[in-house]
Amino acid sequence: MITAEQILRKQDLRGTACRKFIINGLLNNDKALSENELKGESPELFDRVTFYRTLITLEESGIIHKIVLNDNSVKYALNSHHHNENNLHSHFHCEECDEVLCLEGKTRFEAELPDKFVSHGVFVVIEGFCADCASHIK
Amino acid sequence: MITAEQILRKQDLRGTACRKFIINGLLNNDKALSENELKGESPELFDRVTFYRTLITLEESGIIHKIVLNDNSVKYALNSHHHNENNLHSHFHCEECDEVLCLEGKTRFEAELPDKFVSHGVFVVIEGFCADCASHIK
DNA sequence: ACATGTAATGCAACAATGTTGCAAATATAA
DNA sequence: TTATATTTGCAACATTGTTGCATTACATGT
Repeated sequence: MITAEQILRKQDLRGTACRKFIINGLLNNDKALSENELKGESPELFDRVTFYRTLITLEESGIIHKIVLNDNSVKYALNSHHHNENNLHSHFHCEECDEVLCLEGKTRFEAELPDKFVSHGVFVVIEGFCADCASHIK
Repeated sequence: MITAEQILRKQDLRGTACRKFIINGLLNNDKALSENELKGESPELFDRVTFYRTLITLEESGIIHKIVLNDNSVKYALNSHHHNENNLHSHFHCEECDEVLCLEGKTRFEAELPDKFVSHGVFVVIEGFCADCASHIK
């Protein structure tokens, strides 16, 4: 099992408390998490500004990525080592329980862009119900 | 050419000034527009709350749709009458000039969802450069 | 283990965006 | 033209994102 410190080292980042806290939060969870979900029981542990700046640092270094949902809320997840051609980032968002899953490698996308347009990345959010919520709701 | 009033009538909505203003803004423009882009020269014409509430009303009635970009900014566009099977909403966002285009019917998407998951809609944002910006930037 | 320079943090203050309740104004149907 | 339900504007507030700067913590040399 890889540790937060190892992940940070690999990117030449210092192993600070806030960085380790966030990475460990994501390592212990297969879902994407929001700022508040990450903070969990200890919302005062780090200053809000530090938290934001740390998330930005981790995103810029390629350790995590940000998922912006249709309701303007934001979640974060660790990057998989998986790379695909058109830089396709797909996620599922359960409208009922608000859970977000990464759908790495399980999606395909094609687009006919207007002439001379250049794509740098594709961000997909599937909105719907997860298995649990689908069964509860009928 | 269809008018704002006709669009509102069809959805049993009153033809109020703010609604007509927004719909006309979008009718006169093939791009998706942000709140500030819609307000344009007259940002004080309507109260900000009215603007928000009107956008929500228009979205709920199916006249417009909201596009949430990766940088958390939001744009709005008229709904086309076009419907597709998996309820796929695709847009292109130019990272340079910030322009957003609807890519109606020009995209294809497939996903293998986990068992029993239900999809209600798919939202795609392609980030990149539009033709103009791609040529300027080289 | 310790001193050192650099990088990260916390604080204060602020900007932007989104939301609610309520009284006044307005659109439509009679 | 009037009645009535709907929409609007205002005030106040909540949430989220951002900046500058002094303080603190990290990692590297010794």
